[in-house]
Amino acid sequence: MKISLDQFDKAFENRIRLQIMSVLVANESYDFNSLKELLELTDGNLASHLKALEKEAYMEVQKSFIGRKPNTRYSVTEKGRAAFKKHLQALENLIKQQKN
Amino acid sequence: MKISLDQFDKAFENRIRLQIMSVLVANESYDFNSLKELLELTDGNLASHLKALEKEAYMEVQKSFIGRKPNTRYSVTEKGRAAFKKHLQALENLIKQQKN
DNA sequence: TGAAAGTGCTTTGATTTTCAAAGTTAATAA
DNA sequence: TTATTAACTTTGAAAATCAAAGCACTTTCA
Repeated sequence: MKISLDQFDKAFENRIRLQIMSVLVANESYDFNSLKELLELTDGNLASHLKALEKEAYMEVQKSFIGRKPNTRYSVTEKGRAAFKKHLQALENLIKQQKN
Repeated sequence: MKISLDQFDKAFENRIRLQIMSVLVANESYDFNSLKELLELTDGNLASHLKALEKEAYMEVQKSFIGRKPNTRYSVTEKGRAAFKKHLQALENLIKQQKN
């Protein structure tokens, strides 16, 4: 019995990136500060994980102003959604593994 | 909406340890060389991940001989089984997350 | 006008994790 | 006795993670 892990995505191995993605697939978009509070991260740390996901083109950024305040929102791309789904499928397969 | 991650287990964040655990919960026991082949790892790498799980008392080792050959088998402990279950539950919660 | 505070970063540096490769021990086989 | 197999341990390098500090820009407050 062979475990297929070609579906497993290194970008989602990290707990924080997994959380970010799960927030983003469940919400149209999410802004920097809300994510920061939700995940209880320093902004540097959050920014670097966001950057990692952006580098894979799994999410994209929209910058705007709310009133006079800058507001950066993140949303998952189609590519990200597909990759995440695939990853979850890989986890599921792993778990539902049969006896050898 | 708060994401509870107190259930999330750092020992299972790594892909390889996740694989090992899923093999061990699905099988009574599994031996070193079979695991090595299954997961396509160097023996040093496998041994170190096994050690990490053993350190948490998530699995235990039985050494014996098959014919004249030494054979090391690993099996999940009750603690390990419970921890793994809890971890999978955490993943599930994360994924089934509702909109904020 | 000047100081403080907020937003969203980037940079830095330290710690931790991961991994392959090489070395090790102990047994058996040829 | 030399080789081989099993199962590690050690070593060292690379990658990942993270907090803290620094930064650019803007707004708000005194």
